[in-house]
Amino acid sequence: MKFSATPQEQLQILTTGVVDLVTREELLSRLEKSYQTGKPLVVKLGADPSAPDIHLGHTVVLQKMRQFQALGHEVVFLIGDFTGRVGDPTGKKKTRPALTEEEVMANAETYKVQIGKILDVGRMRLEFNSRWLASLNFADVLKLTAQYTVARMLERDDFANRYKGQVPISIVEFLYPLMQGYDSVALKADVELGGVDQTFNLLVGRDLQKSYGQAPQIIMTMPILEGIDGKEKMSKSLGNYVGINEPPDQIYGKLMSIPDDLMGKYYELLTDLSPAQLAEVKRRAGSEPKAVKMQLARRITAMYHGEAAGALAEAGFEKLFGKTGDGLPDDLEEARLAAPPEGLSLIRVLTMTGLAPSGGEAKRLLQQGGVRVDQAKQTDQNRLFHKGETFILQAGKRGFRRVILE
RNA sequence: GGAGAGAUGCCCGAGUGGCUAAAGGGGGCAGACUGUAAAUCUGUUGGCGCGAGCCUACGGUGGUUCAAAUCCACCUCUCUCCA
Repeated sequence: MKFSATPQEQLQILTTGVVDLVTREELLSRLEKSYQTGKPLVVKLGADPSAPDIHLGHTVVLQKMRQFQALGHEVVFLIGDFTGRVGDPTGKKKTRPALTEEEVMANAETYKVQIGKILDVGRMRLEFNSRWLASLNFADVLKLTAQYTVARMLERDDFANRYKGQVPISIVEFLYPLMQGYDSVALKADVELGGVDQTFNLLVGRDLQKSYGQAPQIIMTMPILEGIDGKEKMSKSLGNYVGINEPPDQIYGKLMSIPDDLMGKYYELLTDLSPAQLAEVKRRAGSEPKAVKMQLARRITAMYHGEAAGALAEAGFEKLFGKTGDGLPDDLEEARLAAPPEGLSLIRVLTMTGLAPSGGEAKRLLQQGGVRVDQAKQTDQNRLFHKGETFILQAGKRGFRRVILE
């Protein structure tokens, strides 16, 4: 393998946007060695087997992987099927049901498809940690656990806080970092990437590699992306995420709803703007925030759906929310409902179309003036609709259906 | 193993026999104002029912009582201190 970029050049590209790098010197010397020998670095990225919906938060670190790959290094995408099989006991989250092998494989497939939008899947190595973890016996586990102390485990913020806050920590949770670290040993990873929240686990990998007589991996952590609410980390369970598989309109719309202060960060972490362009964008954000945000939304939409889709999404957005538009989306989801002879009440229609999860919720929406039929605000919850009627139903700002009664 | 504290709605948390679908806060949702931004204000926030009302709910099971989140018994889980 020949590298087109010199170690110095590579270092510069690879370290931009990185929060923590342990250590810079080690990375450089390894890049040099790899440059001389023509042997690519093994770059590890771990993933959870149960969440195959990749969102923009994941892409931050995936973009970094892409850089490694583009520079000619070997990218290993590790699916933690074994760790997932144990079930995550963390904090308040319900213990996940263990996944079956079929589910794991199916999830891996969907991962591949999605990652393909960012990485060259053909040149990527896909691994599952059950390959080595499943065959460890108790003696092996003892050896592993002997490498770490409770005090050191408690250094991890998450553990420290919970311990202080008297929130339970199970022993399995102590095993997690060890398992993850052992993955690095098994893979002989040169570099491991992760979000800053992974710092502790990545460092454990370093320690374990030393214990097992390997050169410790270099760790690089990327910033955590806040979700579109601007408060918490982007995650599916908090519902503040933008999935890269979502339709263009959705991606565009969700991005338009982020708080203004977040625009800069999104530009920085989610697009490939040059430092100069970034500075320009940040300068303009103060005076013309809306235009800058639209550009962001369009750009990211285009990254995952193409330029044309980005432009379309923008046009659709203008039509829906702009001053000149009619306030309706282009492609309304259709709902065909069977109407009984006596007709369907507005409440029923709302629940049947899925615009309201329950009758009570539908009633509330109605009472608060959040329901429109063909653009007209509705107040009569008992209004009846009959077979043959067709209308556009709106609930709240974002819920639309073209309702056809049959 | 011993002693003590605790488990309440999406989250935190008040509530020690009826007035409790359960205070307050957070979060969510909706409305006004906007740029599907922020800030602010207002409303709302278990399910079913047009409604009277019915059902489900305070860790679990059983009991006392006309009546239980509240009292009793047992169980499960968590935390603290001691060993």
